Amino acid sequence: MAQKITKREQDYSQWYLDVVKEAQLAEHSPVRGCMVIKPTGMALWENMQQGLDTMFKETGHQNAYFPLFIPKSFLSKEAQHVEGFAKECAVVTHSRLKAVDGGVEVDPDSKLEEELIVRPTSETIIWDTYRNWIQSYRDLPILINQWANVVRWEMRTRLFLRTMEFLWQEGHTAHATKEEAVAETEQMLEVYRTFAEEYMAMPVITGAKTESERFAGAEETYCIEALMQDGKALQAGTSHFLGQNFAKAFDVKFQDSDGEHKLVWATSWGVSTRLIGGLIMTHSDDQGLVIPPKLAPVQVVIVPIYRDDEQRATVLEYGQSIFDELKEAGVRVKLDDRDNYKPGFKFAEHEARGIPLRIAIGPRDVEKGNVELARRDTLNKTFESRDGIADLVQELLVTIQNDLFEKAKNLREEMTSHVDTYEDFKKVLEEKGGFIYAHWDGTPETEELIKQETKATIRCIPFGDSEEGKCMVTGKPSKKKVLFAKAY
RNA sequence: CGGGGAGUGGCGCAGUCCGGUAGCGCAUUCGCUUUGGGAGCGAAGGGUCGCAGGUUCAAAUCCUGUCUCCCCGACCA
Repeated sequence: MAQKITKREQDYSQWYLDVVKEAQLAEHSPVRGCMVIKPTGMALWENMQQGLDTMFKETGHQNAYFPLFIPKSFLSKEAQHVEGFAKECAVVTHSRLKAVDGGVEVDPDSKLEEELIVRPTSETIIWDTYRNWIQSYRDLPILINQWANVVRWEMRTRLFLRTMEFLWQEGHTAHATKEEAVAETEQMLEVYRTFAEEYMAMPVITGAKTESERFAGAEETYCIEALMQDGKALQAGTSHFLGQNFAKAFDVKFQDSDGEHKLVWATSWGVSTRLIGGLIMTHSDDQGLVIPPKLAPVQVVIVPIYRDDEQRATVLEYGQSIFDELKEAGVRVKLDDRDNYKPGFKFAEHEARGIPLRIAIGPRDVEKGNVELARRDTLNKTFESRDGIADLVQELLVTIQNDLFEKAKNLREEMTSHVDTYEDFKKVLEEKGGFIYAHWDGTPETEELIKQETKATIRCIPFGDSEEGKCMVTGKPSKKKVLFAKAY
């Protein structure tokens, strides 16, 4: 069998690129660092959007849309924010081209009075807008989400994991009190955790970022961190408590019920198409993509097998009846009746594309009233009765969803270590990788030192249990272990 | 920005050292045979060799310049 996908142990990066390609999720575009998301990849993203959007709405948020362009001056209003994003902004300086012997060039006469920045994130334009929307405590809270594209001029890119333009959602909320804003930040992190675990079947650790890893302009950044199969961590989503920084920068105040004028409290939170990269690296194998049923654009594919036109007609009729029954049951099902590919080719193709369940039917099955059922996650094949197939499929889809989560969780546990000394830390990092819990003295200096020497970063200060100890590097007191890993 | 690699039919590549009719595999189209794990045979279509100059009777090939992409590092969701 021709193997089109590089084995993971041979070259993990190449494996990742091969999976993306063979699953037909995306491809490189003519534009450096930008990708073309193909229909299959977009369908996957749309399912993710739908899941998240529903959860946003259930927690009281509404969608809105703000401009792609941000006046340059807006970026200068929040000092830390500028510092964080200034080095990676696309800038629009002119408004037109002119034809010059066969080609075009930028028309120097069209230079803009004020340059426009292509949004790297929308806090500035949104807070500039909120100033006009907020006068009274009765105008609060504002709970808005935006689905958009943003641009960050990255040095190096990888499909889905880091592209110059990417799709995401960004929530931007405004609150009257600090407590309410903090609660919102926590709530949205929990939404992300739930989505990652229940939809993507991707277990995550929740926690707070250290000061140096914090979002530019945030008082506190919470995150979900996932562990990929190669032992590297992926920051999968962030929720920021922005304090009153943006309210100050954009002069957003409200008159409270006590008559006082006060600054508004803010949060922002986002996840991006990077989640697709995380999904791929959490579940997929050497045969290609594996997608959890809840997010799979196609959950079941029916592959008919036949020798001649007569058999084809019989088998297709049988397949169509199964298709109808599954569709009726609400399963996303596809009947692959293409006549120009052999079954073996189709099997391999559907596996590469990660379709959770495959039903193969041939003349023998029609005769016996059977189907051959193959699970993508385990690659196990069984023969089942055609009767009651819809119930069985629905049960199996749930089972697969759960099994994928358990499998990913077990792998993460295996790849998670606790160390007490810096020597052990380096050793584990070298030999095993993965998540490493260790004590840290809480200083940026020590964090930086560890990063320089080992390339591992503090992924987060996990929520939950605390266990006092001593910093593995300096021996100074530490309140709890923090989570280290090499990251994407 | 440092290091490495590559630009030749839609995709993957050979040809370049040593200049002489642009080739192979996959894909595509048509026909026949096939179809329970990536089918076989036959035929056909498709390329100003990244771009711009130069050398030459003759350039994918030699020279000069230039652009782009990919991979590895520093930076980042």
